[in-house]
Amino acid sequence: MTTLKDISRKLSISVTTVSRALNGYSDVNEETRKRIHQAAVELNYRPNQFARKLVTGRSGLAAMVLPDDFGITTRAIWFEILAGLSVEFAKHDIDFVLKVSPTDQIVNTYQRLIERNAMDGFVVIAALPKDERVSLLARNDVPMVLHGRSEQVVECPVFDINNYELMLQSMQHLLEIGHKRIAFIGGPANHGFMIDRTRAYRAALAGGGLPFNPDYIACGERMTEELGMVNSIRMCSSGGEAPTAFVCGNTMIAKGIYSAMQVLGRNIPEDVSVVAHDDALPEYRAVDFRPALTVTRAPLRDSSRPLVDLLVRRIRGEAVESLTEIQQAEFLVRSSTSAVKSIA
Amino acid sequence: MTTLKDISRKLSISVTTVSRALNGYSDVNEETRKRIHQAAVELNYRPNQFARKLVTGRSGLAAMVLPDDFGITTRAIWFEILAGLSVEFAKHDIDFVLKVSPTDQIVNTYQRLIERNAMDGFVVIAALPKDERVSLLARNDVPMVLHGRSEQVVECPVFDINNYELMLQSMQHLLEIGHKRIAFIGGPANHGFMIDRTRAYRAALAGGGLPFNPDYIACGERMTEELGMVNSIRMCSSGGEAPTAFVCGNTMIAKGIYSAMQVLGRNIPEDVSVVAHDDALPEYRAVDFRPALTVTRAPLRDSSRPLVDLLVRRIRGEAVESLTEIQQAEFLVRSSTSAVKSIA
DNA sequence: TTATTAATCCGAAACGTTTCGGATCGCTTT
DNA sequence: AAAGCGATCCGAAACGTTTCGGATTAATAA
Repeated sequence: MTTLKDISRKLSISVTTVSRALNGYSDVNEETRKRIHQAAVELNYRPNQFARKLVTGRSGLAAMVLPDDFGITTRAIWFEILAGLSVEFAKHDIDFVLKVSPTDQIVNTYQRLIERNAMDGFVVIAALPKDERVSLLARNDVPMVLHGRSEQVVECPVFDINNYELMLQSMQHLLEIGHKRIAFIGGPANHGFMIDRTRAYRAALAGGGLPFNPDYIACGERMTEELGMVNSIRMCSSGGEAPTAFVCGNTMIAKGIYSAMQVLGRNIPEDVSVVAHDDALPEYRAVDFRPALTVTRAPLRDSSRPLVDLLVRRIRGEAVESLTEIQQAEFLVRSSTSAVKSIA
Repeated sequence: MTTLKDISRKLSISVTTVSRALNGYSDVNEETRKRIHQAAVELNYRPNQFARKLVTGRSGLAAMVLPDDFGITTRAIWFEILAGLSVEFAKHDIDFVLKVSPTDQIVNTYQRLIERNAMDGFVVIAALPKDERVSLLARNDVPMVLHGRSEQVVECPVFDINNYELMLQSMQHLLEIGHKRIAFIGGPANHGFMIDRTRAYRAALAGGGLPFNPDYIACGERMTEELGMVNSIRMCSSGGEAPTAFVCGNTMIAKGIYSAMQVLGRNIPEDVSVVAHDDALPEYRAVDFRPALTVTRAPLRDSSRPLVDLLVRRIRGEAVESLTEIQQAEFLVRSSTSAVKSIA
């Protein structure tokens, strides 16, 4: 392995100058800089990360910690996120380390990682309003970026989609085409995005002069097909009036509803309209639904870049105030929604 | 951050002795060792990885490089593997870094990683018989472990399941219950596991005195439901005689065949038997198939431990000869196979 | 002429470990 | 009494960078 000293020796130039040349400092002559660069490529020089890290304190490593039960949703989603993060971090010459930990040990895992002091930063997905991970990291002054807003007064970068707005859009669409009984099947009630969407759901209802019916809202820890299936069937077959439209937390829930409606012999969109939020997972393509699914769309894949950018800027020491990014979802009307036909 | 020097100062003991005490060398008095340990916990000492790595040359990092089109199968599988590796590496105090790279850049990515010299080792999944990654790593003398055998004469640890044997088991089962027209729908033809399974498939046929019919074998880059669906339909509806049994490369292919048979109005197992190899992905549980699927079972999840163990032992310098592990699959007869009813 | 300045360069210390090659001391053998 | 030995300990160098605080030189300003 060739070191600075090798280049230094070969060119009879001090190690200091070689280092400064390679790092682009201004106090080295343009011509010697050229020679040094050339020697560096000739000798195939690669800086020793560990030596560098020892003195700069930066490790060139960023991490994400996942629960081993994979939290709110399916593996496919996590993979989507991981892959995105890995390639984005690579652009900044940061290696992405993945930690999977028993769910009840997550905080310990963070604790150990923090103590070892080997990570430049963390990305925290699905931040809760009150999040132990977040406060732990904040307390230890470790850079992090949040996906999903946390209501803690923690100064840290945040990326999120505008959950309030996207729910409003879905609701307004349904209200405009005449729906009066609109159900919402979402995700875990304690998560920020659910809180926002629920607020928007109620606000839209109120705005449309409609009552809030607690039977029309369903939460669930895991946003799966099963959740959609079970709850839509329940809502349609309990004594009262069935909803004429469903808003779904994601496309998997929508898929569950599609199956349920088939079982119940109701047609989409003639008998019941369905809207979902679409993370644009390749496994669940909303356009491939039959009928094609109306969605608010915000590809999960698109979140990697802002997430990484924000974290890197935080690590570099940028002021946190400037490090918030909220993305608008796209609203795509397809064939799963239509005006109500029959009046109950 | 507290360092060795802090402990040394506090106890008026040399840094050398502190280091040796903490690392369990025998030339330090039991009593001073105790004092040192105590001081270490009091001061919450954590060794600085980078300093340590600088001198030992080990980084405490291991990596895996994935193609961004996710290769032969679905995301869920990769995630399963990643999660397993992460937790197993953690047991050895190794951080697991994930690199996702454009498929045509995989080798470059390895090249860069090797040059930076920051990884202690690599795990290479789905090794090909002739694998550029493997030869690159071998040439640079970087420790690696292979999943799937490579026929290159490369001295490196290998973990694999016994693909030949498991195919033999499936075939023997089908032959014993009287099947004469058995099809095999597998994966990418160039992969080691397919080569082994194909060999076993032909050997079993020959052993049963049956001819090899090239129309009864199908390969495909991606072992998906679609592959199973398309090929089973093709085999059943082309002019000649339809197979009475299918052996599938994985459970997703089997799922595709189930759908296909439903479409064609044939019943499993009355009209056609199905056997598959089962990686035990939580998303595709063979017991939940209707009828429950007969399989050779070798949980992918179980491969993480041997993989990591082998790599760690290689990194520690164990002789490579001892570092091969071949796992037998379990054979589970369920309801998707039965004796042939009708004779064509 | 002398003092200033700008452009280049460099020595040495520092980062926090590990490890080599002794040093010290009290005991046991000769 | 000298030599040898085992049990403990330690100084200093080394790993490969970065960076602080000058040093050197030649050109410019006074």
